[in-house]
Amino acid sequence: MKQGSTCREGGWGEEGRRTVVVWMRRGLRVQDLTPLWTAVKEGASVVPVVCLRDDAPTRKQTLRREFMREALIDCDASLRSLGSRLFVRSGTPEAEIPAAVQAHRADAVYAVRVYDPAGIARDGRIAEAVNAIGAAFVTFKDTVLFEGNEIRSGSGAPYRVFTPYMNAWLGYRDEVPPVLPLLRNIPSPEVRGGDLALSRFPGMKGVRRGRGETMARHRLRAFLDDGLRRYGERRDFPGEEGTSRLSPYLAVGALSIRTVLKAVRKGRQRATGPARAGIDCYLKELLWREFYYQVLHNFPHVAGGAFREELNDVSWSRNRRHFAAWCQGRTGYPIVDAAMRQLQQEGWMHNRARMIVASFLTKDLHINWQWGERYFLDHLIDADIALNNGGWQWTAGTGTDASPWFRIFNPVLQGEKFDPDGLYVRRYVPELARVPARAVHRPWVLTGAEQRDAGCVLRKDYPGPIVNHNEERKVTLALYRNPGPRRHPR
DNA sequence: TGAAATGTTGGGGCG
DNA sequence: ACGCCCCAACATTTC
Repeated sequence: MKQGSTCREGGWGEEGRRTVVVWMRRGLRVQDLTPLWTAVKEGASVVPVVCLRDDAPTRKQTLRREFMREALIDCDASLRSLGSRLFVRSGTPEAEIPAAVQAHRADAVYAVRVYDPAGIARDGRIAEAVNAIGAAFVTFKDTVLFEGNEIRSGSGAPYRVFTPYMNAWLGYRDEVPPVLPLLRNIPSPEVRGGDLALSRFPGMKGVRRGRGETMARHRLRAFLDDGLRRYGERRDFPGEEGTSRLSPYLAVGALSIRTVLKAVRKGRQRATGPARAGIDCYLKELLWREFYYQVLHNFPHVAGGAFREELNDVSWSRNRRHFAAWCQGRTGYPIVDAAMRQLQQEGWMHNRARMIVASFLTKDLHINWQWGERYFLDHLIDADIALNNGGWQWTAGTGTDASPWFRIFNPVLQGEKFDPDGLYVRRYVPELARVPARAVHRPWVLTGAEQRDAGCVLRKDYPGPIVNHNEERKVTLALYRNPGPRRHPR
C-alpha cells in the first residue's frame, strides 16, 4: 500500500510520539481517507495540511475554487469535531509542505498518491526537500480501488481495451480494499509558525458552508434511495437528474471510491431484474474510472498527447473564432450550446453532453482535442486529469479502446434522441424556450414567421450554425485518413 | 457510448 | 389478376 521514499529511523517527536503531516491533497474528507487513517492508527500526532494560494482566482476557475473551498470548510469542521483542524499554509505545496514539516518537526508526510506525470514529478521534488530535512514522504493508494500495476493480462501487460480490462477486474472483485474504520479522535499538535486557521485565510471570505464530505454522503444516500436502480435507463438524458452527481466529490476527495463501491454493492444485493441491470450499468461506469486511471498510470504519454501517437500528426484547425463560439455556447447547434452554457453556469456538464460537445469540437470544428481537454480542466468542478484525458481521447478516437475516429456524432440527432422534448436545451438556452419541439434541435428549419412567433429570430436572437455538420464530417474523414499538413479555411 | 450509405424486403397503388 | 414501381422499414456495409 505504501510507496515512497526512505523511512526515517526512530523519528519520535518531543512528546514521545511521531508527528505526521497529512497533506490533504485530493483528500478533503475525514473518514475513509487512507493517509489520515494510517497516521492516526499508527498513533501519530497528525497535522492535516492544505496549501492554498490567496491570489484572486481567474474568472474561469472561480466555480472550481469555490467548490473546493466549501469542501474545505466542511473538512475543517469535521476535523475539529474529532479534536483536530486544518492547518492552512499559504503558498505552493513545493514550499509549504517542507515548511510544515520543519515547523512541526514532523517525521513524515503522508498523502494520497497521484498518477499524472506532472503530479508525480512535483511529488518527487517535494519528497526530496522533505527527505533533506530528515522526514519521509509516503504516498498511499486511495483514489482507485486497484492501481495500474495491480491488474495485468496473462502476459503481464497492461490492458489497452476496456472490456478485457473489466473482465480481468471482475476477477479481483473480492479483493477490493475495504472501507476504513471510523475515526473517532484525531490527536493533533498546536499551530506553529506559518499555520493559518481556515477562517483567517484571505481567500475564504464570503465562502458559504455547503458542499463537502457531509453533502457527498447525503448525495450518495439520495442516489442509492432513488436514482441508482434507474440509472441505466435515465443516465443518457441530460435534461433529467439521472446521474449520481458524485463526480465533484470524488474529484476533490470529499468522498472515497471505496465508500461508493460498498454502498452500491449493498444496493445491488437487494435488487433484482431491471433494477440490478441499472446498478450494473453504474458499476461499469466506476470501472471506466478505474480503467482510465490504469491507462494514465501505465501509459503516461497520454497526458501530453495521443495514446496512438501517429494521430499526433493530425493537423488541427486553430480557428480562434470557432473555439470561442464553442466555449461560449454560441455555435448555433442547440445541444452543444446548452451543454457549454451548463458548464459555464454550473461548472459541471452531463456526460452525454460531454461526448457531444467533444465530438463537435474535434469532428465538426477540427480543433485539437487538447484545447477542449484544457478548457474542461479549467472549468469543471469535477476536473480529474485521468478521466478527462480518457474521455477526450475516446471521443477524438486517439486513445486506447477508442471509438474508431470515423465515429462522428450528429449534434442534431443526438439532441433529438437524448433530449426529445428539448428540456435541456430550453433550460440553458432560453432563446429557444418557445421553439416547438420538432425544431428545437434545428431551429434553422423554422420559417421567418415561425421564428418571430417563437421569439427566436435566427442570427438575431440565436446564432445560425457556424459550420455545416455534413460538410465538416467529410472534412474530418479526410483529415484523419491523411493526417498530414493542411490548411483550414475561414 | 455513431451515422450515412447502400442493400433488401414487402406492401400497396396503379396501369 | 398481374407485374411494375415506389417507398417505408429494416438490415448490412462503410466511413
